[in-house]
Amino acid sequence: MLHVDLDQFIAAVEVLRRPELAGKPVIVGGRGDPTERAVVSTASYEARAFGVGSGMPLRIAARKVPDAVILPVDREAYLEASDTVMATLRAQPGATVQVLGWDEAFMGVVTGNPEAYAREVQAAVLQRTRLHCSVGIGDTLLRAKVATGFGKPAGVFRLTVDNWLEVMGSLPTTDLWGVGAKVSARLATLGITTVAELAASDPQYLVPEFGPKMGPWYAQLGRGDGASVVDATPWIARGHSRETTFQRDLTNPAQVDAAVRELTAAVLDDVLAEGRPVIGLTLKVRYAPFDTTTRAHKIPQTSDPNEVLARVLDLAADIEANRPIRLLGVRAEMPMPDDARTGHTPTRGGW
DNA sequence: TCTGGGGTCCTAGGACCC
DNA sequence: TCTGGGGTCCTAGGACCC
Repeated sequence: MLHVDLDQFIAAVEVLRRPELAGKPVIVGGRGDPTERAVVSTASYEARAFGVGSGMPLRIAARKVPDAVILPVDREAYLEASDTVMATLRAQPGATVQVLGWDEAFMGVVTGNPEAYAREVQAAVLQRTRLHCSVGIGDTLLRAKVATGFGKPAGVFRLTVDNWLEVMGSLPTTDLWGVGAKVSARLATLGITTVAELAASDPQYLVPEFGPKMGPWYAQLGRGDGASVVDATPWIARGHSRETTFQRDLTNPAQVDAAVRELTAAVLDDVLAEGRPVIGLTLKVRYAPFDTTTRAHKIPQTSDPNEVLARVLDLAADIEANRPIRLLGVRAEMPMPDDARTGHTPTRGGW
């Protein structure tokens, strides 16, 4: 299978409609105002050369690159570009397409020459959208996904059981999809720092530290093994949420109440637009500077907005009035059909 | 230096039941 | 007096991804 990933997608879309930005350090994040609380969504390669990356506070990014062009996030524009890209992928001969996000997808395809097929995909996407992408080829979803990173920018790379350890073996475990800083640190306490060491580890050895599912799962990641079926059935959301970081911390209970109502209304819009009821609610509160709590409860299935609001306000009654609040979030859970495909990012369980 | 917003899934522990 | 063993459901919190 193939994994297709657009290069610096958001920045590239911005450059397309503003050609004079080509070759310049472009940073997209928040409302485009580096004095606000916001983070970088995407930086162009020119900006990345200064050490700017996704998730970095916009304020810091602006300091690192004084000449940067900083733009606001324009979701509609990226979604439109994304739709065109995905339609192009689906139009490729014999392709099954599983979308993973705005800018990436798996493609299941039977071909005797995957590199040639990959080049055709790249040409089609470029011709249709003027966007460049990289393509990974693999014998599992994980290997294809990881391979893409070696193809960037605008290249093709193949990773299979035959060259996995040769290519990945000496790299740190964080280079695996699904292993982050926390897990790699815990692996290190077990004497495992490289992909090769993880691949060679006994799955049962990892169980005491990570549990019966995640332990063997990490060992499998190290080997590059896993599912190899691209699933094109439509993804169904398990829930919807809204959260807001306030530019100035809230200290007034009336402000908090208003914000909770607004977030709930927005979440309900998303849920009801799908014609589905609510079965659970979660309220998230981040007290300044960074102390986050969540409160959750199941509720009897309902589609009544007033009922949902009343339940959220129940949860909100626990908010501590004497502490400044930096963030509020509301999440609604929806019932799932038994055969639904979930796992927007299939890093857990699903494959 | 100061940390968005939208998601998914796993685990631990408590409550409750037989 | 001491307190099994299995199961399910729920909440809170954590980790990771784009």
